[in-house]
Amino acid sequence: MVNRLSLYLRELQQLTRDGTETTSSTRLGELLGLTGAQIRKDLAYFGQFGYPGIGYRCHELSEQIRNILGTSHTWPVALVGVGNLGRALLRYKGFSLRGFEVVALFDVSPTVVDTDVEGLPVFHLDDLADTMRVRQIRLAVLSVPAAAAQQVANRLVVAGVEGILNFAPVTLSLPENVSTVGVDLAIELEQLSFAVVNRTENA
Amino acid sequence: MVNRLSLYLRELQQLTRDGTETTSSTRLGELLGLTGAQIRKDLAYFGQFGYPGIGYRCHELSEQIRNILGTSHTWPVALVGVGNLGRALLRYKGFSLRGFEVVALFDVSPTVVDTDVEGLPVFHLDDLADTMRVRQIRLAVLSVPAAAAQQVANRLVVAGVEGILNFAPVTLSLPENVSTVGVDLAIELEQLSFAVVNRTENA
DNA sequence: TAGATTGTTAATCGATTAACAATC
DNA sequence: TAGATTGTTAATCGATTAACAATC
Repeated sequence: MVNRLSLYLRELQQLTRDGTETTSSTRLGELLGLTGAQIRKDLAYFGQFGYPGIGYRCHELSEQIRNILGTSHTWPVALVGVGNLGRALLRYKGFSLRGFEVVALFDVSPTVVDTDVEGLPVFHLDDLADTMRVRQIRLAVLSVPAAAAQQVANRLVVAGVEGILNFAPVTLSLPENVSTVGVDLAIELEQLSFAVVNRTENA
Repeated sequence: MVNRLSLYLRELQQLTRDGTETTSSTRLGELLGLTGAQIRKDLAYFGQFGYPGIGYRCHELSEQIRNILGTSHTWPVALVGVGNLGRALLRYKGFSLRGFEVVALFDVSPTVVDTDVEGLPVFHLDDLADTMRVRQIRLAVLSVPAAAAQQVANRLVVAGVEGILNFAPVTLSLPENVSTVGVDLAIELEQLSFAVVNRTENA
């Protein structure tokens, strides 16, 4: 359900950029392929943000959703694993607009440790705990090979990480006080394959 | 629900690589943080794949799930947008193991069109329809800037695409006979942020 | 006032869990 | 036979939808 909140935020920010002052749950639903009732219900869970007869003020609701998601202030993020995917994520500047900034890079390969990538120094994984403390980092992006993911995750946990965005195609085993979100690109393609193969039955 | 099928497949393939012949719904549930009942129910929707008293044969069930997902045969995939993210996706060789192979690249920038990237030629977007027909491409990965995503998606639709894996942070408006799966990295981080901020309430 | 739209309640729908007979 | 585990049914739980009084 919270993932829909992110969709609302994305759309509301787009509307704000387009100069739209207010919108309604029905209109937002059309843009996202959802019913207005569902959007109102989702928002109602967290409070009252709309104006009967008017709708929602786009910018105002954006700010409210950012409060709910915890992205009102920018999170400093560590990126662990400066390979191809790591570098691509780093170059992707869309994060900063949404409240996240990669501030430290980590790897173990001697070919990248102590070099600069995209203007940021690459530290050895051994410096994890120190750097995370100094830079007040609580979230990490994990873009290391699948075989190393669990081990590196363990080190992140020891260093005090609170959330891991995991790009390795493995299920991480973590203490319950550490949150994790996994992104597996092959899985997304599989979902697409299923949808295409079973399309006739849906439509 | 189908996304769990992908998780089962990933875990079963891992078990097979580790030399495990059979497993049970309970064991699989432990590995994935789910109940055995749920796994049995999910699978039961598609058929009977287990052996009472024994459990499931890992390799056999993998094949069955691949049948369900439609990945028994490798899908040729087009990758549109050969920027940083596109190149990273291309270098990520995990797709082929799971039934997908990028066979054609497309872009509009004169600096990349007609060059080779990772051993594949980059075609101009104008060649989309022809190439898709010749190479029998039905799925596309869309890794173009947000501002161009809808337009390029429209061209993919005209060229006959049946499914789009969209990495641009926008909701695509597509005909209902075209499937789409969206991956927005900022949204994933927002989910992580929410989980971390609301952690105490969960635990 | 008339029209639009919210927040909320009640009704519906679907998904998850628990339990167990059937099977190996 | 005793132990393990499936597939399935019934019970529980949660999420979505529809409807509408309250509000601007």
